[in-house]
Amino acid sequence: MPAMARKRRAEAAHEGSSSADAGQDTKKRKTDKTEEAKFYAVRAGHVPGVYKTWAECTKQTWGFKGAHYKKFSSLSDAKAWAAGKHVAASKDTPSKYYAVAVGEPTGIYTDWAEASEAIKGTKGPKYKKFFTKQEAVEYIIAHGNKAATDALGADVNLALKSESETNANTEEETSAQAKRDDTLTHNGDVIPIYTDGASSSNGKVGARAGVGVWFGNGDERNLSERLQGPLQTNQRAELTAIQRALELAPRDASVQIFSDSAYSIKCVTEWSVGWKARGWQTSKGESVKNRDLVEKILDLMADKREMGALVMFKWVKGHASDPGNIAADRLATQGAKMA
Amino acid sequence: MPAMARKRRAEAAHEGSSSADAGQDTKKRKTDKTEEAKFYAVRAGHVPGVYKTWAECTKQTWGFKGAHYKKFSSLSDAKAWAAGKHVAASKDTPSKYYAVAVGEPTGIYTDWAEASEAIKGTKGPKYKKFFTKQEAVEYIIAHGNKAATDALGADVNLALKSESETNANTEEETSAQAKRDDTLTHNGDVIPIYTDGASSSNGKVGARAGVGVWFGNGDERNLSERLQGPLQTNQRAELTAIQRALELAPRDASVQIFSDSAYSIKCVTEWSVGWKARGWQTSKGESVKNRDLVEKILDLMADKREMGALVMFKWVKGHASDPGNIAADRLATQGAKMA
RNA sequence: UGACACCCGAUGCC
DNA sequence: GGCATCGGGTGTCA
Repeated sequence: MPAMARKRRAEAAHEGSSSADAGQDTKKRKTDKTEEAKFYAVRAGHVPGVYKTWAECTKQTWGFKGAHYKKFSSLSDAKAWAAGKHVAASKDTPSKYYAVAVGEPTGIYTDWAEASEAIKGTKGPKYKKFFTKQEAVEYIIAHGNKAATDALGADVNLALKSESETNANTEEETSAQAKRDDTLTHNGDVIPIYTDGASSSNGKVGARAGVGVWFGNGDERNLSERLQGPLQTNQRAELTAIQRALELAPRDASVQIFSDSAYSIKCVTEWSVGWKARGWQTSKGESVKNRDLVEKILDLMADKREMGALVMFKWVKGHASDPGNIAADRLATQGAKMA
Repeated sequence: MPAMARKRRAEAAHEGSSSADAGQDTKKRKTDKTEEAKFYAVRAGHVPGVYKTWAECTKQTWGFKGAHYKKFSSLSDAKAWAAGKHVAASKDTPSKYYAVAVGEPTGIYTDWAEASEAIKGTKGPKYKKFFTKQEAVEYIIAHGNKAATDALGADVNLALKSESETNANTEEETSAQAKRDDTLTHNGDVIPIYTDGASSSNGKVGARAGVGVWFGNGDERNLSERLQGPLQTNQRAELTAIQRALELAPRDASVQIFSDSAYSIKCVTEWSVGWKARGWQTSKGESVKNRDLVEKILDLMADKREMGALVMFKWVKGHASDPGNIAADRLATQGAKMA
């Protein structure tokens, strides 16, 4: 998740500056080893607590909406932070949210001291206090740039989720909704579907891939599932998402599938013709990967064609501020953490 | 990891010699994903456990005094062994060795099914069963041609050793021997050297080629240089790397050169005999390219032979998880960037 | 026809 | 930095 990574980096930079010197000094004095001690305090995650490795911390925070964690060089500090915030975060909802849409770093703060730190030195900062996190998120989406939106990570969920149940009467909300509708509006009866795949630790041993299909807000066909099978790769996840999209839509309905995977789209729209001609050999003579999924999709496309329905693909840039892509991404990410 | 190396060599020989089979093999691997599973159990190392790649295994055992590790094709076996249990080593420590000195491909097999496959269709095959690998090696050296001996790769070391240290049949010793064979912690007789060539924009106008030679970590003879001359091609870079390796090693030392360039190895081990006979004409009557480099290498090899030293070549798959190949690759890439 | 390299490019997933 | 994947291409030989 680039967005998460960005946010993580921002937090680390932000919080790391305050007490780094003192901590290092202390540690250097008492320890002979040169390596810096690390403690990852997870205050909001699957299992809040203190972890010693980044891997464990990641496991506790990956895909967790609103995950909150921080690195310390002192165990006691980490414990205190995790414990202290834990109480506040888990039961008491903060009463104030400071949205910093333009600043360094952008994000949502619950403490004015931190928020003011983030806008200090920024020319033309944009920030505002809200009483709900959702409003703060929406403010950042409306007034911040793409990076600021991306930095929200899973929090964008709040804005998407509430779309249907919110009376969008402010200017910002209205225009945002209009933009979304514009993106999704299509000539007549073509169903727009967003697909995405995710694969944590892609290419490594414990990779877990997830599939996301998004038809629209609150649509019952929206899908979030774990990729089946032993090959947990990003490509298989992306292809499978497209497969599911075709399966979920009515057989006789034309669809337009939005995917950020150029690989997947080209597999089923251009490359497959050459592959068939060469007996599923790649241009370099190697056997085509993920042939099973490609063939399934081709079958589904042929079926639709017979029904008189069209299947269109549109590539969308990943991690742009495309709401549909973000929604599908979120579904895929959540699917990856399923059993 | 003796089994791994042996297996890889067998596959390489297989693919290199019989094109039809090689293609099928590839296809099969691709389709039903029956590729041999590998698990590296580390019983004594920095972090004991089971690892999936040789690179990870190396990381856990490198520099660890008394490191103890072993390769398995079954995860459960690997886990059991890592946990200290004695695993019935059926396929990991073979009790029989089938030497195929004349066949297609030649080599040492531990399974009669494979061995019989290698001699099927070959007129006048030469093969024999042994109870030690060393005997099998000696048989091939005695009854096979040069190519067959070369195909033995590092296993020729077994024959170079004195008869006294035979029967290295326990798991521990097999492991240790594997390390000697494959990670080139040589037994003093043969210096293992990795070579590689790089050529950015190969075949285009502004191509820049580099040469890499790797003797070992921190070895002062490691070389990274820009390819000299106006012809900046990958092939010249690969050949030059071999040339440099021979120049850098002591004149009277036997060496084993690991290269991923089948072209280079065949140039100096098989094709050159025909070229000499035809007056350096290719089989199609064209003049042989890179003759200057090939002749230089042949001269260096002849010189070593006169000194009583052996020069052996072993092909290694490029971009695989071979640490030596990766190291040489980096040196070559670096060299290509030089002035 | 085959084989092994050496690249150039593209999009994701980390 | 790496993997997942594909498309173009040259360097060279049998």
